[in-house]
Amino acid sequence: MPTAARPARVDAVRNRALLLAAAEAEFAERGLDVSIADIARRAGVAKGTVFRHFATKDALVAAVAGDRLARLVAVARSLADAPDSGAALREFLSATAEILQHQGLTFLRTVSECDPVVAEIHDRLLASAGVLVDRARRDGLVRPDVTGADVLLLTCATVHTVGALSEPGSDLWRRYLTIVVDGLRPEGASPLPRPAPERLRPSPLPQGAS
Amino acid sequence: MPTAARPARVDAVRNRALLLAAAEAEFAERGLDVSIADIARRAGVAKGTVFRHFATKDALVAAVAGDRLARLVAVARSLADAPDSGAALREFLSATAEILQHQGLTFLRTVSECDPVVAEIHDRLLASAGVLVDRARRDGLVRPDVTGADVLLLTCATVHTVGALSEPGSDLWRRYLTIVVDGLRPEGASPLPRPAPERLRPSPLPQGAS
DNA sequence: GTCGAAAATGACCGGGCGGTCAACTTGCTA
DNA sequence: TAGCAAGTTGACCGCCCGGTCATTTTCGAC
Repeated sequence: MPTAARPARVDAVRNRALLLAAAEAEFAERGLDVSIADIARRAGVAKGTVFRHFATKDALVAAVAGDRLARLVAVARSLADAPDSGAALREFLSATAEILQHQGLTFLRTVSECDPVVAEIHDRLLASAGVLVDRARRDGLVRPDVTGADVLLLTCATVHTVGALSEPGSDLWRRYLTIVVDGLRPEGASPLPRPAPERLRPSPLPQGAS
Repeated sequence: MPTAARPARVDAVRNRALLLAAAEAEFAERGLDVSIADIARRAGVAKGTVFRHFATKDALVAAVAGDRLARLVAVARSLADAPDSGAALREFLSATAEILQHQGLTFLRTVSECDPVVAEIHDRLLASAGVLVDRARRDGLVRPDVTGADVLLLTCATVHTVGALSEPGSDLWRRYLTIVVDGLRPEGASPLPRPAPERLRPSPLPQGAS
């Protein structure tokens, strides 16, 4: 949103897109510890160009994470009035698993607290997930004591860990997501020992992302 | 197990124990990325002493992880013939969550593949968990299609992610472990889409631990 | 084609890391 | 108590990382 500024050069736009794609791929394949130099090489630009577009490495991570979260919000909203509320919730969780891949909450953890834009998308995602869970609960398909934050956290936990332990292309996470979803059903549910968290962000913000 | 070697000096034994304790605490509080210098400072020794006891940082991580896994194996074995097989399984999973804290599989991931000793303890843990799961399944308390590796993986995933997102002392993981355990019950279980993995170790070994 | 500004470049910097080693200290044995 | 091997120390090394900046290249308006 430039305030009536110059229209931005085409090579700059192209390089920014290349960088985002390269960073997303590198983060997904090798984790957040990949060096800026590797990302630049993959994008076919020099290292300095990275810092022209993203002031710091954290900002780059935030941009990638924001992209993914925004995609997830779009999925959740498109499912908000699907006929079968249970199928809608399952589909949303599958999309969460696929989009976040095995990075999952590592992204959010290192990012959401610092970057207000990402934090806001994050809040929108929580709200949208809450809508899906509320509908499924009203239809008696989900136990009364779980929230949108709960299902997001469980999904991220599962896909993140499984992804770290299996081959990149594997969909082993589907196995565990099935078990988790079975645990969300209301029939014979055990009482939950602790209240649900109201957000997924960490409180103490542990360290920088580098 | 020294082959009739000298009995080892007392200060060396003491420092080794101090180092293991310091490393365990640092890893638990700040993750595997803590520097060797920080661990040495916490243990009250010089950096060089660390490398006298552990040839490399990975070896130190392996030693700590091996300790924890061995503790877990002991718990599993002590529960192997408890009267209530369902309670035994739940107790084992709680112990897993508590002992691995929020490090969980990050440990195993960076270690088991490389270090044969840890890998062997790891296999023993899988076997012991399998015994507990088999008993609970025979008693009709667990769905027929889950294995010891499954429940370990789900538990580690949950406790790892939750631990990363809540205060250190929190036991919010109990909430999610309850949901997961509910998903393990046989009543109305959905068919699982993928076969269980036979081990928890990653296949491609992604990177060193540093 | 000209030209100025925006963008790209890559050599460079400071710092922190894992790991090494020669010099020094300490616990054990005789 | 003498002596020596085992253990400890901390300065040091090379490496790689995130980030900077003077220089060069490229875009696009006229």
